[in-house]
Amino acid sequence: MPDDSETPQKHLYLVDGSAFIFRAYYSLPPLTNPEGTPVGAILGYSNMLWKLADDLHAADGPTHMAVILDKAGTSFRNDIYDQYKANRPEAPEDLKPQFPIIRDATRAFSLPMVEEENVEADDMIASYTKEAVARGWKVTIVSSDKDLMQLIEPKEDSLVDMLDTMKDKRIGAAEVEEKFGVGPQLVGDMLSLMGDSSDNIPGVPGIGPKTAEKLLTEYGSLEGVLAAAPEMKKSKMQERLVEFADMARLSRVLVTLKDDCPLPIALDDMELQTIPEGPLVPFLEKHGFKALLKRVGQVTDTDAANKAIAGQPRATTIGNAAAPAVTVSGAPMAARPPKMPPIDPAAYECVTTLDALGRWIAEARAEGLVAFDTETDSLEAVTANLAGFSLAVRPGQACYVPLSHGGSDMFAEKADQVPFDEAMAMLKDLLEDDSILKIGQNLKYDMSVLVQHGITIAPIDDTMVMSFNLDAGEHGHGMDELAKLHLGHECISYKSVTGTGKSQIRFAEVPLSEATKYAAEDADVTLRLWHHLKLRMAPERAVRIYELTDRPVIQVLSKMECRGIKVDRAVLARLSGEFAEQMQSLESEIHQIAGEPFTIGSPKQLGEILFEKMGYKGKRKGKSGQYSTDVTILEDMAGQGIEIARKVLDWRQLAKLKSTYTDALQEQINPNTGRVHTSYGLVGAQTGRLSSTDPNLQNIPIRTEIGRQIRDAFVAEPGNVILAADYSQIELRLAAHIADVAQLRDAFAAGEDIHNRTAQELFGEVNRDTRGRAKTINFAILYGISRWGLAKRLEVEPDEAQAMIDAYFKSFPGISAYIQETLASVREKGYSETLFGRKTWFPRINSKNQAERQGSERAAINAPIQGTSADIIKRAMARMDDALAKAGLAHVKMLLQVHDELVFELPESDVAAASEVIRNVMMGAAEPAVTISVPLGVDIGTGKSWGEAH
DNA sequence: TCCCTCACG
DNA sequence: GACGTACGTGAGGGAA
Repeated sequence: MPDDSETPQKHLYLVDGSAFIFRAYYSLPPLTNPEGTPVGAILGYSNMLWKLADDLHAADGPTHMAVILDKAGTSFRNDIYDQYKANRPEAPEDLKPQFPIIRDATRAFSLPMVEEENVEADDMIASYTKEAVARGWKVTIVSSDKDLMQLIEPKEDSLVDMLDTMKDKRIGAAEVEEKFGVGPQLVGDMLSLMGDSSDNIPGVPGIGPKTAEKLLTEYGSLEGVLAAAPEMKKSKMQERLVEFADMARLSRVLVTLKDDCPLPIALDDMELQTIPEGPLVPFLEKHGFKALLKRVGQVTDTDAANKAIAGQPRATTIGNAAAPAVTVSGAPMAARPPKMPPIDPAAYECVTTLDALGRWIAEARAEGLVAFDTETDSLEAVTANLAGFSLAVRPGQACYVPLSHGGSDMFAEKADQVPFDEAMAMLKDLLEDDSILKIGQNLKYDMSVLVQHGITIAPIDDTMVMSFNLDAGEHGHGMDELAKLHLGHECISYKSVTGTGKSQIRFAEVPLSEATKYAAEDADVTLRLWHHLKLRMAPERAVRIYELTDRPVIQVLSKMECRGIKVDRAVLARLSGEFAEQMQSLESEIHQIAGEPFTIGSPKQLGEILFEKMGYKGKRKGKSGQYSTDVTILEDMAGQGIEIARKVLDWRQLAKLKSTYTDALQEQINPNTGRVHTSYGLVGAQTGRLSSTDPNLQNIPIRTEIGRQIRDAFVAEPGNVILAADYSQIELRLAAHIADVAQLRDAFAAGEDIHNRTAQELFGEVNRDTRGRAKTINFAILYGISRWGLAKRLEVEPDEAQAMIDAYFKSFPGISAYIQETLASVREKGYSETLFGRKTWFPRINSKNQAERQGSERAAINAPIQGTSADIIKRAMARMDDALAKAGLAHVKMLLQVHDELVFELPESDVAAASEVIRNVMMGAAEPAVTISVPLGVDIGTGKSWGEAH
């Protein structure tokens, strides 16, 4: 054991976080944050952490501190005694949502957090206490739990004491003696005799504190008491001691703290530093803790002054310089990021020689990692021109390497740049070195830019995707937002260096000094964010979804974007012409019926024409007070034979198709490739789905015949075909599996039509009408049902809709149970999970605003199903290229993903072989992580165009 | 920039 | 007692 006795006395504070929250909840008034989530107990907790940490410089104050939390679920004690803590009442409804916020609060205070499976917080406290005492440290346990009193040494100068912050009372051996009448070393024996109702420790019936005290004083220990029991004077108590001796021994085992747990964070890594404002301020702001916010400014100012005098590091630094603590035998850990100097853009280097670039690359090799970012003149990776790139090797140490800077009046600067080709060759060596981790924010973009220069990037970590895997639903994942949130830093904005609007300049025209500040800061911030986020991945169980699903898909998506899909401009142009003609004639007809010309595309003007001038009955809606003129209203009118309504609908359809598709898509054809290159968003959809932008290729028409023609413009190169493979009913299949609905599972297994089966179960007969209703209800279930919503869709009374919902739940009780369990879990934990462990957070699930709350509830019901489906197709995509290559089909190219569909381009002769590989990969995508109890179905079609392939 | 509308799964 | 009602997206056009 290291001996620290020579150094100043170290003092470890161990905060029993979970226990504190309970007490704070009951002793503080209810309070909600601006989102409507109750946070009274969290405020109490935050105040306590502040107060404790503020004692850093006080005599005998903490030098080291950590928060110990109870992990949800059972502990090893339940294996010994299944009734352990069985009588605990459930936490109050407005306390549950506060549990997950404890972690946010602890992180906001930059305190290390320990939270272990299968043991309780008390055991971790005991283990850390033992280790610290062995080193001669003092330990203060911030708790008032009587179980923990065992840890106080039974002597006057005990190294261990307890602190009850709510009563502001120190508890030492004397206080324990006062409370129990015995010393701390006998507290365990005491509890074993008298039992403990709060933990459901049985003890010996009829023996309370007074009797236990008397017995222990007389016989010295529990074993002494039990050994002497048979010989004691006959009495009710004596009989019970004999009869329940085993119970007492079992109790003794239960109350004994396990003090040899592996320590996931080293004691030295718990060193307490001044609390950095960075992560703290956004947390306090989010929850509206104004009083604390005020104090933050004051205290850190004074502290900074004190430290400056002492010549110490600035107050904004935290943690210790050592690399983050490592995990012990797979145990979860949560430590703090390494010490980081303040962000200072003036300190960044502008690299203008190959020698200097070589030094930076050598630094990266020495670290084994580098944060990397490219600067270009466009958000569209495929057409973007490279202006330069930046590297960061350690927090605060970053550079910018301009490659093609220089505008009309800046020729002088061109001489100050590294030669392009040599620099790119050096960069290629670095980025393709598989012993160096490349860290980036949205690396898919950089990959797509650099692939034009023959560079691939691997291996990688992407801070944007890591943030998404940790915090989907909580906030956005853009770098500026993350920097503000985690680092408390306001990034230099792109606009401030390039300007906006007419006066905007290309990045390559930005003067080097400004460009360096902006670009190197991006790399520096990315590296700092990575340190924050990486630490959270394992303890927050984000590793599986990140490593096995989302990260592998980054590279795949980059390839798909670069490939693009061929679009036949002639087809689109022809359609545009046809649509324009039809719109023209509809427009004059509409104007004639209306009796005056007006802008049909203006909902405001259309509403006035229909519902004021022409006198049809309409509904005003919303705060804008406008008449609603959407499809449902117009369809309704058309059904009543109102001619103008039908014509407006037809006009609208054409206008939509023309402007959004046939016109806009032509503009998106890349002149060099003749193809359209969409951009996929990995963090756009909260559920884990991808999104597609510029252009969106996930909403190309298919539902109407007229719109469908647009798909004929998406074609294969000569000699090739388009192959479309889609999962059949994947969300319903997943619902059947997740909610464990036997009838639906059987129906899928037997290849039955699922809506027919539902109709049979619900209505007792299958016909067009009942099948249609069943289909609507099936989807309603996936989306979180409400009687009102269903009533509207089915055009029945809410009562009738409710009857159908009741019938559905009665037929498929698993569904109802799934909904209840999912909601209970989300309300308590704050997030939902897919089968693969992808989390989606719902910060408004406990909102006081009913509409907001119910909206969150519906989304929460849907997220595990939609999200699991997204996970499965992503896993298929991650494996697809390898599987095809193994089958000698490397020239089969995956082009598009549309949620449950993958689109490929391949030589006609390979269709049969490729179909088999694609089907196998897609059907087996959940394995081996998860086995779905329903077979997944994949339908495949091929043709010269996407339209034909369906 | 917001709102409305509508294309997709 | 009123609210506003199916989940997840992105894009274009009009109005302010």
